[in-house]
Amino acid sequence: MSNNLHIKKAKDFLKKTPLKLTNQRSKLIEILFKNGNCHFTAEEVYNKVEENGYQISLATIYNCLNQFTHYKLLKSVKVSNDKIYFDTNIDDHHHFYCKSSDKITDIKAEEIVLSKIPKLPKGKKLDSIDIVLNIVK
Amino acid sequence: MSNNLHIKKAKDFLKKTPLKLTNQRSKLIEILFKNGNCHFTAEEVYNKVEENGYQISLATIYNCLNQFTHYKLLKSVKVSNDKIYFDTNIDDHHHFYCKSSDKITDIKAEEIVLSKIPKLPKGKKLDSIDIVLNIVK
DNA sequence: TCTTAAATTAGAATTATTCTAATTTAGCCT
DNA sequence: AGGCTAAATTAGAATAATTCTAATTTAAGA
Repeated sequence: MSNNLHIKKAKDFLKKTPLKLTNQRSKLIEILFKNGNCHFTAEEVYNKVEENGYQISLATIYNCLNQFTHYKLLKSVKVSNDKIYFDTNIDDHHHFYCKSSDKITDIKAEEIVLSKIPKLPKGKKLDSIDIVLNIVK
Repeated sequence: MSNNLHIKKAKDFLKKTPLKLTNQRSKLIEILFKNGNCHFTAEEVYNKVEENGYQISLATIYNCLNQFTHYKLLKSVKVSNDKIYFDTNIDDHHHFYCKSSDKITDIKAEEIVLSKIPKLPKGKKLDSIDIVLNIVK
């Protein structure tokens, strides 16, 4: 599996952060980046871990997903009320969210053009812009 | 308090839904709409309820906020933290979210112009667009 | 006024996530 | 290569936000 380019890239990325490349993190990266861009909840990652016969505790999964997000190997996406999704696509992009199916899909950055944005409150700077197009059947 | 126009409007709005205008809902509307547009978590509403010497259970507050949202008397706002905010401004608009202070502020609809959006997945229709400008100190 | 479906409630349950404190390990330093 | 140490992992408890349950109360239409 680790001949997969996304996985290789993610592991190389991790080596440039202060995080140690532990066995668990290595396995998590393989699961997360196996199929290109994807959106996962912590629980879904945990299930995949079990499916693969690995043993990684849920606490570690949360820790790692949060650290990966902090070091920008993942993005976190909030669309529905209850859970956080982690997104393996870290390019600037946006999302469709279909409430009917509870599914997220990527929208490439260039497919949305913001031709006007408001001036920011004084003393604040822009960190990022999240755009969600809520769709229904 | 119920001479306040926002409150009056909200109560009239509620009367057009199948929801009964109970004492608790009436008090909640007074609290929510007293100061014009505002963003509340359920817990914050609960605190205001207590401050005012009313007795409304947290379960009722959650029920009502969710029903109000369902009937579009409120909007729910998702930003990248763990709670749900309820927004008394139901006009089309967007939000600043400041992670440093965990505060939400409104952006009027006309202050953001989307000059291009992607074509929707087939069979789906657009429900709404959420835009959050994440700002930091 | 009576009736009844809807609303309210306290408290338990659930869900998502984080914390704690004991154990293990990656990877730098000889 | 082997030892050292801070970082990582873990099970399980704790927390936080929210929903559920089932008994009681109430709004408002007939």
